[in-house]
Amino acid sequence: MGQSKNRKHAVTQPPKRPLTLRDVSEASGVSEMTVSRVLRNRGDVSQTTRERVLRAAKRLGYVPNKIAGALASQRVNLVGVIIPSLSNMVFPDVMTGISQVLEDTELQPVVGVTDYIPEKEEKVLYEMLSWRPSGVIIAGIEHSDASRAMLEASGIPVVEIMDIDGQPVDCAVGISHRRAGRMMGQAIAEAGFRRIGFMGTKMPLDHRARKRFEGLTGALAKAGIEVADQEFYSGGSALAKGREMTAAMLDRTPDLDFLYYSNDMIAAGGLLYLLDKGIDIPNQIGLAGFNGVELLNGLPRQLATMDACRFEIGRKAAELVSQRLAAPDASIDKVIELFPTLSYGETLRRT
Amino acid sequence: MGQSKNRKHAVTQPPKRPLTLRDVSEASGVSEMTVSRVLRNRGDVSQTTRERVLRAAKRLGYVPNKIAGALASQRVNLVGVIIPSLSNMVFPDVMTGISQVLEDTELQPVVGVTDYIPEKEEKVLYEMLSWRPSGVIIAGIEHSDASRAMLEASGIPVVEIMDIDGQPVDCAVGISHRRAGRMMGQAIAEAGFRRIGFMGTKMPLDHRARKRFEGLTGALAKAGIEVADQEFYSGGSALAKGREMTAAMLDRTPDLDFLYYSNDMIAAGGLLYLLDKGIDIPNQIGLAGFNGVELLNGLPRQLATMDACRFEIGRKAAELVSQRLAAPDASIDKVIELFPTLSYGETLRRT
DNA sequence: CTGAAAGCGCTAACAC
DNA sequence: GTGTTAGCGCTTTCAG
Repeated sequence: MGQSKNRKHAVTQPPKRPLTLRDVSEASGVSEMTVSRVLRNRGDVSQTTRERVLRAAKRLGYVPNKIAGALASQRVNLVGVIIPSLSNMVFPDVMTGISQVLEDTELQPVVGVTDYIPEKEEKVLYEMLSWRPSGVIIAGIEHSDASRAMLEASGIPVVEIMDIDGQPVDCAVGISHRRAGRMMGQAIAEAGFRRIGFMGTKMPLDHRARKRFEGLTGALAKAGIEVADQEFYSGGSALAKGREMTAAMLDRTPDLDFLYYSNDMIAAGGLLYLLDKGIDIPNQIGLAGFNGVELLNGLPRQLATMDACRFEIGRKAAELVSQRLAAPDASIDKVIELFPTLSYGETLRRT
Repeated sequence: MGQSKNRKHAVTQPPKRPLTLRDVSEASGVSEMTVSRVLRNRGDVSQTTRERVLRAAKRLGYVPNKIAGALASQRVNLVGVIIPSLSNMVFPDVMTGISQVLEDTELQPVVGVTDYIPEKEEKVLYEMLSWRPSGVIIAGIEHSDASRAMLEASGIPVVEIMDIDGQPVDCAVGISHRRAGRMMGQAIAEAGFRRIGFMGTKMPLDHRARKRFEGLTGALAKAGIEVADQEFYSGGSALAKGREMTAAMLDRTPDLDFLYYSNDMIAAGGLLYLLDKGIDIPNQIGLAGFNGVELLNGLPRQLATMDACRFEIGRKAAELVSQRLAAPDASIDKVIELFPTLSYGETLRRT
């Protein structure tokens, strides 16, 4: 950690009053109302006055006050986006999808982060709603009663994203994580693996990882296979955790022939570890992760994974909000299920 | 990409009018003003009425309207945070630092993303300032004239972060990327490397990477060394890019004995590539990256890197904003320089 | 095409 | 302790 070296200087703020419409009005000799019209490109204003106003506004450096505007117009062009984490590799993609769509509209995303903590979700949601956004996009389909109540009472479009295994407050876009787990389980069984180990995040925090695990065990059970060993982690560098957990698990249960990880990052750690050990992948041990993160493209072996449609989920969610705002009474799809694709890569099919 | 299966349902919104203070006032039989006081924990209110109000508010599900509150009180407890990217591995850390500090205050961070595009920075800044935030934290120390003008005119605390090689609008917290590059150059020269290759992002977009490069070449020049080859990329999976660029560069300039990468992710790609090729690291080729990302802990070799003090920068920036808000006239440090530490890892010192 | 009046929902400042 | 009055800076609405 760096220490700090300081250069002392007195810094005093010029006690400037922020400019108002009135200032522009006076500077341009045009009524406030007309100035407002020019600045919003609304109604008909003669070319002459328009230019006069624009020039005055620019010269003064006027920046409109959205607080006042929003209060007067009863419209706030913000969409609250509530997600568990930013350092996740998955939500930046969702955000990109959302931003891309909203860029063509008046709407702007504002993000809140919950760290997977329900209490924090409640708080963030409350703060968000108190700004009276036009819509909310929120990750996950399980929320506290209080959160659901707030969302319902808000009277604005609410899109729950990522997961569709449950009952949405309003509407939902995502994949079925249960189904995703099942697909992976089937693929593993079909490939002939029999001794499966599972590694993932501590479940209570992450409903989607839990559902994938449930889907996996269900599908394996049908093939007469039980998960032979499992381990959960929280916090820390995922890549390093993947290594550690893999080492520990193989130490404990040496006869495993397949390892399923709840995310690609720990899977990558596991892969690197096994490669170091000189293990033959996938003939000796097969591997799979989840998410389809771009990172994987640079790994020594193409890792089996499943794309979570993150980007598409972001786009669709933003489209939904924007559509519902444009046509509040239109009939829409309450639940939009996206279907992830399974990439076998080089670690799931024996050669 | 998943296609979508849809369940049609008519979803109509109950045409609810959002609740106001007046509703709570009527429901509790207490004046609006007193309700307001209770909800903000301000002034003296008797225990009896306080409870009555709270009960009514909770029963109705009242969520205060911050738009109106902000307009009336002329205070907006938001701090605008403007950064180039979220998918970067570096800014989430900065955000964490900021959030941690702001959590103990009334202030809340609101982020805007510029994608390293000056025009977008201007737009984001304009939008941000139109909400009249209490302060701004903005990445980088180079901004367009228009952006600087807006920041100066805003009359609020502005903290420029990450980089201190330049003249801040108001104050700055960061490291000297020039110095960081220089340190790395010295270390490389001292370790006895002589044929240096550089790989990084396209410079015009990333001032900090450019400054590190300048520092590097300067230090190497003093040791009589020139950068023997260099290559720049933009976009794509950084890990894969690191592989590709490394392959291409060694193909072109096979006698390189050291590779310096402008970020850890491409460095990691290069490392994996070289290891695949069976190259002896660091005796045949040495390596270094930049950032000190956690990811590195799981790599097969501990990569040489330099910590950019991201977390600490976030903390300090938030503290600065919060302090200046508390004591606007206090004399403060205009520039706070943090000092990155160089980790030699296992790729920079020959054995 | 332009302007005047009336609030949006809340809080500061002052009475009681 | 509690209530009253007047705005915050803008937009809506309606008149010219």
